[in-house]
Amino acid sequence: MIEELKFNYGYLFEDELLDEINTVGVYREVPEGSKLIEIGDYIKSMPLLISGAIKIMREDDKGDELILYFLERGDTCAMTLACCIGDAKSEIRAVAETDAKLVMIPVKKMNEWMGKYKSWQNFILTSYHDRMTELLEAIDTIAFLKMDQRLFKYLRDKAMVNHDDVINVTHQEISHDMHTSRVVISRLLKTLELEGKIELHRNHIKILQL
Amino acid sequence: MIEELKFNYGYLFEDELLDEINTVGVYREVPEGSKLIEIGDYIKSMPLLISGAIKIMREDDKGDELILYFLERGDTCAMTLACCIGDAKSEIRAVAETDAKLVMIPVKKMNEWMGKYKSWQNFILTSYHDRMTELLEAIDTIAFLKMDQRLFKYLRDKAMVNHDDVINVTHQEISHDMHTSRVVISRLLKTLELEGKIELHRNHIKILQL
DNA sequence: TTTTTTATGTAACTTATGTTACCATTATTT
DNA sequence: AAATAATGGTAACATAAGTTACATAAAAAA
Repeated sequence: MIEELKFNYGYLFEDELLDEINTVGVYREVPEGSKLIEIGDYIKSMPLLISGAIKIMREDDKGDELILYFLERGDTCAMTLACCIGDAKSEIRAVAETDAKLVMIPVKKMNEWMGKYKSWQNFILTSYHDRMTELLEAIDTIAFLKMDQRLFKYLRDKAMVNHDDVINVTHQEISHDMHTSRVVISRLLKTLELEGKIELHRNHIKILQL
Repeated sequence: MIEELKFNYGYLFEDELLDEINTVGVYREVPEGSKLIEIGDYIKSMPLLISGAIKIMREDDKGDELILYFLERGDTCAMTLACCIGDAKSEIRAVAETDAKLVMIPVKKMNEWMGKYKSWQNFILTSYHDRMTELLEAIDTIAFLKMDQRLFKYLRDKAMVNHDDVINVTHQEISHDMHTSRVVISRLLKTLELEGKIELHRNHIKILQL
């Protein structure tokens, strides 16, 4: 594990901290689609993402869902941090967007390192900042963009984290992520296709303008 | 200042830290409506709210605005934290919702205390968590609620932070905060009045169901 | 192969929200 | 007092998005 850790976090953490992570961290590989965190879960460890991407979703009491953002290599889940510290329940759901590798850090160590390693403290605070920025971007998207623009942004973001201009997804799945209906998505996708921005196929979409 | 500090933060911080805050913090009183932080500002100090309320707004490149949440006594602005640490520009605007008293902490001390006082470290992390939760609530509001429900929530929240069931605001101001048009707000307000939830008057609205 | 399920396309309609226009009332300025 | 600006009410219409219904095609299952 130490090699992959160094590759992804070496520029952030000193060797001593990397060693500690290597010792206490639990390495995990998860397949695409697996649920990492569910709303209401108590979080006992914090994930560091080594490879792959994670989709972060919000859900209200009525079961309405909405994608917030994607996490990528080198990211961590700030909500998890918050939950660890506050001993609170998760407010979000985390699903593996692709096959992913991660290292789970126990809460206990997380707190210990806050005092011990300046670089860790910095990492945690920076993570908070990054996730906060992403939440604000999510707000911009739903508050200021029309559905067709949101849709195109969704497709591009998805292509980005998958490192592929062809995304494997059905209209139904998109509508679920974007909290709207399948018919609306089909309609808008068709318009985007006519505008020459995408190519529609069964079960996959090719993004032409990245 | 030390008395007000103790009253609001005494349960959080040890005496030694309170003394430090009292020494290096700059006490400020700001009138209702004054702008504390503008989008794009570099932040050099962090505000601790002693009394009053602060309205946090988001704005996109086209000048579209949207209220995110209110801060109250005992709160601090997590975006500020993030900006201080990352040396980044503010992503939000902060406007005094009421007359307010605050203590400004220089960035330098903020960082120093992170290592020195466990209670401060905890406060910062908890603040992040709280603000994150509020951002998520803001997302729920705009993503999952219809305009009439959003409006009523806005009115109630506003009544809450002002500690008054009569709020002094014009339809135009509401539409601005909620990123919609005045006509839409007038229409929905009239409906809420017919439903017996509010009472409309020129320049103020009385909330009947708090 | 035949049947069933899943994915997509599209029309027709409803509803929520946004826009324009105009009027009446109240407050402010001249 | 007269003129002007700010505020709020409301009609009429435009548009975006949500809903229902149904058809077709591809994939999966029987």
